[in-house]
Amino acid sequence: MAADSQKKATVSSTVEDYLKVVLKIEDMKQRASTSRVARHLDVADATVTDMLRKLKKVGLLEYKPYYGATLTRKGRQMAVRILRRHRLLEMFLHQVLGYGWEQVHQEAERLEHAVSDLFISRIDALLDFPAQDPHGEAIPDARGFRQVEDDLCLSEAEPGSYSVRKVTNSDPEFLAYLDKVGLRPATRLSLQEKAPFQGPLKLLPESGREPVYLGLEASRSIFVLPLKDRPPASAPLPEGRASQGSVGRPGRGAGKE
Amino acid sequence: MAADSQKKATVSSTVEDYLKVVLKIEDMKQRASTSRVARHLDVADATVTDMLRKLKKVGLLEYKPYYGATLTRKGRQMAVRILRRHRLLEMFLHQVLGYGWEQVHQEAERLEHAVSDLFISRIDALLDFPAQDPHGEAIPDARGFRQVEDDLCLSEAEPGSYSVRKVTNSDPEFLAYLDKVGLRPATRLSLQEKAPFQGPLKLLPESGREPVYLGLEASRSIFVLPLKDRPPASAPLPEGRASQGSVGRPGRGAGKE
DNA sequence: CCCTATTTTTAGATCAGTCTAATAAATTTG
DNA sequence: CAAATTTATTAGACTGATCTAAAAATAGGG
Repeated sequence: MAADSQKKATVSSTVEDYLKVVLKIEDMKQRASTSRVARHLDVADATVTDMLRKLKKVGLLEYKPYYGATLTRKGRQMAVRILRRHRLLEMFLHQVLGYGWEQVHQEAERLEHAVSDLFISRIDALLDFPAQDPHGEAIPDARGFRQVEDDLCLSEAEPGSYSVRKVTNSDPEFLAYLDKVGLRPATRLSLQEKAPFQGPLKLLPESGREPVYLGLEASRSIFVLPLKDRPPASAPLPEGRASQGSVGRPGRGAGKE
Repeated sequence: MAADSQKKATVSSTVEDYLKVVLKIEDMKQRASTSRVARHLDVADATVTDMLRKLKKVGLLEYKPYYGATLTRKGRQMAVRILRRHRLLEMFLHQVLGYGWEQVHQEAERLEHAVSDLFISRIDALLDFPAQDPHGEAIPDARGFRQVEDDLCLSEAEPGSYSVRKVTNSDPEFLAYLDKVGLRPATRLSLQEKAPFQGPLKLLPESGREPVYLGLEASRSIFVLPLKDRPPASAPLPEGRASQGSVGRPGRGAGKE
């Protein structure tokens, strides 16, 4: 309760976008280099150099020439705030306005810069303080705390039974496809073999559908939780990490209505 | 159904703001002069001169130097579209997110430029196609048709009984005050005397409250409908224009929840 | 350790939207 | 009707975000 001695320091939506991207890159344990940031934002490298320098000047990140950027506490705080807005908005669009999970990202991308804190707190309450967005990604809470995920990437998973935890790719085509073949957060599936170096990965979604084949790119954007019960035909489960689903609160999941 | 041969011609939110203001001024039967537009937008006159010229060039309005601007069909269409978005958003904020009527304007002002058509059509349906916003202003329909209002301004009204139709002033302080004294759309009130040239206008809101005194400015932003039943103590009703309330569909009115 | 390839930064420009100060047109008034 | 006042336009400049092209730094491979 130590008062808000933090100056409000409003930033442009462009700045918000830069911070978001740096956070995303850092979360992927990569170096936020000029070119990487540029690729994510689809701007020229030179533009990023300028902007990173500017953001360093206002104390939102550290910037070492020829190296890249690192968020400061203040910068990270802002970035997480945007992330929260983005994901809450996605959930709102999905749950209240009936958007498909492939439609929410684009709209949230614009709204996250336009809505007020009041708006955010109202939809948060309306949705009963959801812990995940429609893609299964964790929604940071109002204080900026983020759930630690202990899911694993499908491209790394050993054969076994899993439950889809999140999909970290917002391409509408791809998401529409996953939806069509019945792959969504909470979908159970089993994996007969580890992802090959080349070629598609074969999955069997529960609910007796056709097997699904995914490219490497695709399998890298799907994260799963191992299911401990009902071990698969042949291979034994990995071991310890049976974190068993309840990473968040029960909530309403990500069902379509 | 003659196809959309209209190019989508996306405009900046700045342009949207200019169009909106010109529409508003035209609706008030005034000339959209440089300085008037500048006052509404709180920018320098010189800025408006430039912008009006630019908007003329892209065919959104006519512009005569030293005279002012007039919307073209295309410009008016765009302006009405924004107006619709604005008012629908206000209604949404009020009805769904529980905003007070003094809070909705500012938020809608930002959102109107950020939301997609899908968003608008979804909230329209969710609200059951409302005909008025929380201030009682008509919401243009999806085709851009606008209800003709046959209300009259309190500053012009003869003594008699009336029902508040709309309040055309978005100042939060003022609206909070009206709310406090119980003046909202649909509130009935009676007027003992015509608004004086100088000094406050005295109103008696029904529901046995204290009389309310309004300045000229204030009384000019409140529009009412004459009530034909229960004529007031002394003066007879104006005459013909008893349009009797049902200007829109019944809807949910503008109640707070 | 030098040369090439890649990545990054610098330099210089552009565009939209804005400003102030100065000038010019229109309007009001003595 | 001409002077005074108001309103509008021009001129010149700035800011934030972007670009392209050229120069510089870093990183690898012989």
